[in-house]
Amino acid sequence: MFSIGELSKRTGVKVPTIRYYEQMGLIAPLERTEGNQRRYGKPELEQLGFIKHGRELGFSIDAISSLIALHDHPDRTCAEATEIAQSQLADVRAKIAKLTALETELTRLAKACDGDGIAGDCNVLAALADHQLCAADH
Amino acid sequence: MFSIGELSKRTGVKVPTIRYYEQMGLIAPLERTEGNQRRYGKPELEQLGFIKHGRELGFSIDAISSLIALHDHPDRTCAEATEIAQSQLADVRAKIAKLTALETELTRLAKACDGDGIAGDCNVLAALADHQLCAADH
DNA sequence: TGTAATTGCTCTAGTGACTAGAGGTTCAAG
DNA sequence: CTTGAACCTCTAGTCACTAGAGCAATTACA
Repeated sequence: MFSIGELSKRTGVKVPTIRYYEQMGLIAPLERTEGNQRRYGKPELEQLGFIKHGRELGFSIDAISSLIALHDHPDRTCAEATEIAQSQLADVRAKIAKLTALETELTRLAKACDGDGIAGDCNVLAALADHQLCAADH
Repeated sequence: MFSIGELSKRTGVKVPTIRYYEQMGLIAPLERTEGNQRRYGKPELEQLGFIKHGRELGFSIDAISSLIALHDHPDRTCAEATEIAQSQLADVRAKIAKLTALETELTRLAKACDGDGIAGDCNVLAALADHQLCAADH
């Protein structure tokens, strides 16, 4: 049995974040002390690891909530888990595609100016003012 | 002189978003009618295009604010504009790197399960529960 | 055992970039 | 001159936290 501060140290999740997760229904402490302080055990430590990993992979609190429900009921089919992971993967791929297009554009934008000129001649500003100058669309 | 609805149609920026930008100090209408309705001209149309383009490239409202200030003072050096663009580019590249790592991980995660098994055997859940199974770190 | 420092508690509000809705007013067309 | 669409302001909600106030409990050390 350990405190929220100890749990925070062991998982690398900040104390207020742990309390926020509790509020969202993701982890509840096993017990409280007489003085109302949270006391956690090993299952909570693992659960928070699960949550942290999910967040690092970009899953929403809602998605993690569903995954926890599945995790707690190992007899159900894992179709839902796969669906969540697939949808997250699609999301990530879409973001990568969009960001890659932006990278191209920004590279062109940033390269056009050496920072020495005056703003009136600046290509960064010109490119932003006139969308026609863009190579790719976005 | 045209209304906010007309400005919205011409730029593709939603009406409440235009009002939000005004609140943030990015665009103010030239005048108002006697009945207090906003009336815009060509300069605002261009300014909103500038803002929209900036947002599409991922610049923050703050960054766009600075770029507008430079745009309005063409006699200043464009070092600041270049700096903003460079920093945005670095941001985008960092995000791409992170998302690419996530993509690898998620692909492995999603492929490991065909959705037919029961949750107790599900690799998606196993991988989330045990970080050790991850190939890359994140 | 006393006390001081640290850690904990709850509650509210702020972040960024919007979006949604209430409740009321003005404008343009017929 | 009336109707209906578009406009106005203001407040609150989104997501995943983060910050702070004001107070209580725990722990370390003398």
